[in-house]
Amino acid sequence: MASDHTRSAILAAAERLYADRGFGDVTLRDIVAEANVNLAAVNYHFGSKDELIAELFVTRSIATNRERLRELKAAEEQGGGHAPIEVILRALVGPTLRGCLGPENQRSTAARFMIRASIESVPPIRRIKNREIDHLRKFAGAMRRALPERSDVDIYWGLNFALAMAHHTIRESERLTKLSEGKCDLDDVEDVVARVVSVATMALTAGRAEAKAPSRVAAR
Amino acid sequence: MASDHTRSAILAAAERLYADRGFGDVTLRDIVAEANVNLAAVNYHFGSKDELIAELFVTRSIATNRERLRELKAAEEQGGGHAPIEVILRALVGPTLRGCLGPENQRSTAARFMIRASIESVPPIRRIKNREIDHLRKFAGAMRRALPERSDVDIYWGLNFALAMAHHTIRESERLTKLSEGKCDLDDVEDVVARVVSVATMALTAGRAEAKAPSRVAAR
DNA sequence: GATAGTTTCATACAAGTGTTTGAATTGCAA
DNA sequence: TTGCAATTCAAACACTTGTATGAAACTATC
Repeated sequence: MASDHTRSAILAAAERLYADRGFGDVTLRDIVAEANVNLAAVNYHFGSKDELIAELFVTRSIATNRERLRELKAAEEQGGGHAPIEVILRALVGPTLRGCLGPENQRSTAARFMIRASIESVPPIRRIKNREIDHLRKFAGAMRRALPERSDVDIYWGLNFALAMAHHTIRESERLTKLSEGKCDLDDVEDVVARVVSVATMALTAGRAEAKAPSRVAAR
Repeated sequence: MASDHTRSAILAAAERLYADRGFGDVTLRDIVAEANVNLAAVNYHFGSKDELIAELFVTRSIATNRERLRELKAAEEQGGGHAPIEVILRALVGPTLRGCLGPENQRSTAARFMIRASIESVPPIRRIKNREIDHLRKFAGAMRRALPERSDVDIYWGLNFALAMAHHTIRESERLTKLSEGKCDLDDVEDVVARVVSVATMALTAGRAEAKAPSRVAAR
């Protein structure tokens, strides 16, 4: 009780290592070495490795969700219950993109950790992850209010595509840089956010009903 | 030489297990049990576990790429060197989506294995994966020919977003189904393909130059 | 049908994993 | 200071992993 020092040192070290190298090849011994504590400390303070991961994930999860909802609520209240779809989408993908891209020294360990968690799906996290659905539903609600004429199906697809573009861009940022020979500047985070939001907005607002099906191609 | 039976039994079993459960928690003993062969057979026939994975990936990789390029080339030749952008995108994301979604019994182990490989990034695969960039460049080339007025940056972003939507939809298909309470039908593969292609096309063809930036929001 | 080469098999090995243990150390209250 | 609980520590444990070994079984050639 006196000193949580060891406890939080472990949390910090674990988050950093997991964010950098993924859950797959980070061992307890790596963590305690990084944190400069004894091997047994993890089990003493957290019970098990899985519980450490779970605590890390839960903490970060509610923090991230709170941040996104704060942006969302602020926007909606400002508009009297209706926020423009672009602003909603920006609240959805902005925080994560900003935390994972941009100049190296500005990237947030938390955001990078959450991306890892969303990719690797290790057992202790998989068990908790269901709550994220409730969280996403709130965004779906806001999007529906912003686009009342749009069908639910389209809303969910738009939400899915927005997250898709954001997460994939983060995960494959290296490849995109290499592929484009540096022409795609992933350090210009606001440009990335604008592109993702723009395309997602188009996906959600384009052509009434099912102008979705483009000419003869989709009919094939 | 006489009987590759063991060899190919291992390959098939490994591919199936990796596709289903990922590289993380499939052990050599799982594989040999599934293949009904002796534990030592893997090292005898492939040298090591990593070489088994690598062979699996290389084989599937060139097969997939060939398939996509076949679709692409066919479309381009038919149009005399110029294929419509929708057709190009369809050749890019169609095979993978078709192989990973749809009725359970129609899904292809190969496609699902490749998705795993693109997600989990295990060492033996990471070493080879660079070739994929060359492959994507061919698609970028075709896209540039289809949209000559478009900047390279936009082309690469469009390519990135197309892959993003396809891969993310596959990876998170379960969550999307649950989130939408079944309203998004992931078994209707051709609808999924049409949606992805449609949005990617909009991303690539929308408003000249930077109509990209929607109203005041992007400027913020 | 004997023999040489290939393939299979049961088993053992070395290394790495998370976890447990019990003694040593620390920090704080009486 | 004394005493007691909380914490740290080195060491060992039980288990799983990929790999190696050497004998057995098989296959095809002469």
